[in-house]
Formats: sequence, C-alpha cells, structure tokens
Amino acid sequence: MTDLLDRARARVRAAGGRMTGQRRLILETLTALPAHPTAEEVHARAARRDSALNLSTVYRTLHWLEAEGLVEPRRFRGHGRHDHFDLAGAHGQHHFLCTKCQRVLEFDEPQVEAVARGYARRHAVKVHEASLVLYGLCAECAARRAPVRGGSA
Amino acid sequence: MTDLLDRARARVRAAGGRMTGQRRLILETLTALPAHPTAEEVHARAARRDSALNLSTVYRTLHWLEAEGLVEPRRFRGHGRHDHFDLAGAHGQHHFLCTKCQRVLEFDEPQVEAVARGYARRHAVKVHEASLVLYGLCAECAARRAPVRGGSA
DNA sequence: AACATTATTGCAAGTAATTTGCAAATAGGG
DNA sequence: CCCTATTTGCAAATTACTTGCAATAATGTT
Repeated sequence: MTDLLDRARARVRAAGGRMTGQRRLILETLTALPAHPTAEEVHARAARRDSALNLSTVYRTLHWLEAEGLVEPRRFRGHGRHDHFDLAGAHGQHHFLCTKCQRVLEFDEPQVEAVARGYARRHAVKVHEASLVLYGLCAECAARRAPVRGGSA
Repeated sequence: MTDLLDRARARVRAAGGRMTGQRRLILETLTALPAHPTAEEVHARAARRDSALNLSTVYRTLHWLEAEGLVEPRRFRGHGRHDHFDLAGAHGQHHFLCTKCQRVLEFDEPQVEAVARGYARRHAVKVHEASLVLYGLCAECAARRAPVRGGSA
C-alpha cells in the first residue's frame, strides 16, 4: 500500500513535477479510499485534512497522474456519468457490475491477459492494458429475483 | 443487417411502444452508420432525412431502445465523455483502442465468454454481458513508434 | 373514416460533471 | 534568500445530457 505511494512519489519526481502539498495529499487520499472513488469523493475526503483544497486542483492532479501512468480512470455504466479513479495497480484489473444494485466487484483473471496476448500477436498490435467488465446480477440480487425452485409455493 | 432492423421493429411492437416515424428513422440510421456512433452523430445523420428531428428525441429513443435491450451503450476512454450506441448484436462484443490514434477495432473472442461463465459459476452471479477492452497501440502506431531494429541508423 | 386516448415529440430551459482563464501563491534550483 | 516557472484557488464557461410542458400523432374503438 504505502509501497505504492512511494513508487508514485518517485515517479512524480522523475516526471519533473513539483511535489506540492496538494499532490501529496491527493496521492495519500487515493490509497486511503476504497476502490474507484470519483473526483468529488477524493476531494471530500482530502478536504478533511486541507479544507482549502479546490475541486479543480483534484481534477487537474488526477489527470496529471493519469498522464504519468499512476492513476487509471474508469467509467461504469449505470453510475451516472462521472469518472472514477484508481491508483495504478492498487486494485483488481477487471470488474463485475450488478445491473440491479449497482454493486461493483473487482477481480483478477490471468486468462484475460492470455486472451490479450493472443489478440496482440494475431493483429500485430501492442496491448498495454486489458479491462474486462461483466454485467449481470450479483449473488444477492440473483437469489432475490429467481428464488429456489418451488420456494414460495 | 435488415434482419436486425426487423427484429428490432418486432420488439418495439411487443414492448407496447408506438412505432413513430422518428423511431423508425433512428433505428434505420443505426444500421446505416458505422459502429458506435454518438447521439449527436445519430442525430446529424438522421436529420438528413428529417430536419425537424430533435436531439432530445434521439436521446430519449436511444435510452428507450437500451431499456428494451435493442441498443448497447458504450463508453470509450479518450473519446471525450459522451456515450456511444450500437444496435445489439450488430457489432463485435469486444474492443481494441489505440491510445495514440484513437482508432477503435471490434472483435469477438469466445474465450472471453468462457472466462465470464467461469466467474459466474465461482461467484454464484449471473452474467448477462461481457465486454473486454484492450488499450494499446494499433499496428500502424506501433510500427511508427518502434521502427524495425537497425532501421534508421 | 372520424374520434378519443394517451404515448411521444419539439422546444427551451435546466443540470451535473468537468474544464479553463487568470491572478496570486509557492516549489525548487541557483 | 531570490528568481522563475509551475501550480493553485476561484469563478465563469463548457459539454453532454435531461426534463417540463404544451402540441402532435399513433393506435384502438366505434
């Protein structure tokens, strides 16, 4: 966790950027928050430590971190139209989205990387990232929607 | 292609919706346009046939078609923050995005569905849709960025 | 074929998320 | 400690999409 933070700080330096208090705070906030927060959520949480922190600074910092490859932006269907941000490598690469309760579950699955490599080879492209998103009903919602056979009769 | 249109029309009927001129036009426009157009693009093209067609009608129709399962919405990183729409089943389920030239290539890959089924079984969830997105450099951009070894010396 | 009913449309105004211009602040090198 | 370019806060702007409402038109009924 903090190891990620250190890597991030080193990279920020290497990129020739200035390590301002705001950037440090935003980076730390990203490690403290649960997965895929929105810019508003990062701002709300970081503002607990620096109430002067501006939302546009959060947006600018997140985009800068993204350009440096330190943050991965994501968008989820059914979650309005805002962006979500994760420290690169801090969470599972793939996601399951419940279309009923909007729950988002992360997972990793090496087979996906194998598919990506196969595609890259066959089409002569370079693949830097693979993101699988599954849409469906989570265990709870599925159970509620399709009760056990003969259950309620 | 027109087979898709017919299925769509039947479904619209079955859903109890009225088959208005605008809906027919939007549906036909979706089959005529290249993959994943934005609402603006659908509107622009459809307006060539009915200049009175309003953009909000396009949005409402696309969302309604989505609710009926006839249209699949997508969002691509690096393509601004608008939604893209495709007639369900009209295009490949998965995508490759070139992070340099923004090109989007579609593909199908049965192995992905296998991964989805495996995940569904292990986690007791129901998966209705799986969407894999690969980010990287297309063949052209990869060739331009990393010339053949010893090429320019 | 005219009519009633109610879904759908066009228009204009509204909203949410994000972006930008600019003057003031400040990190980091000399 | 000072200089300069980078970064910040603030407010206004922009983008992509949504909504309220009166007018219009699709479909069942006669």
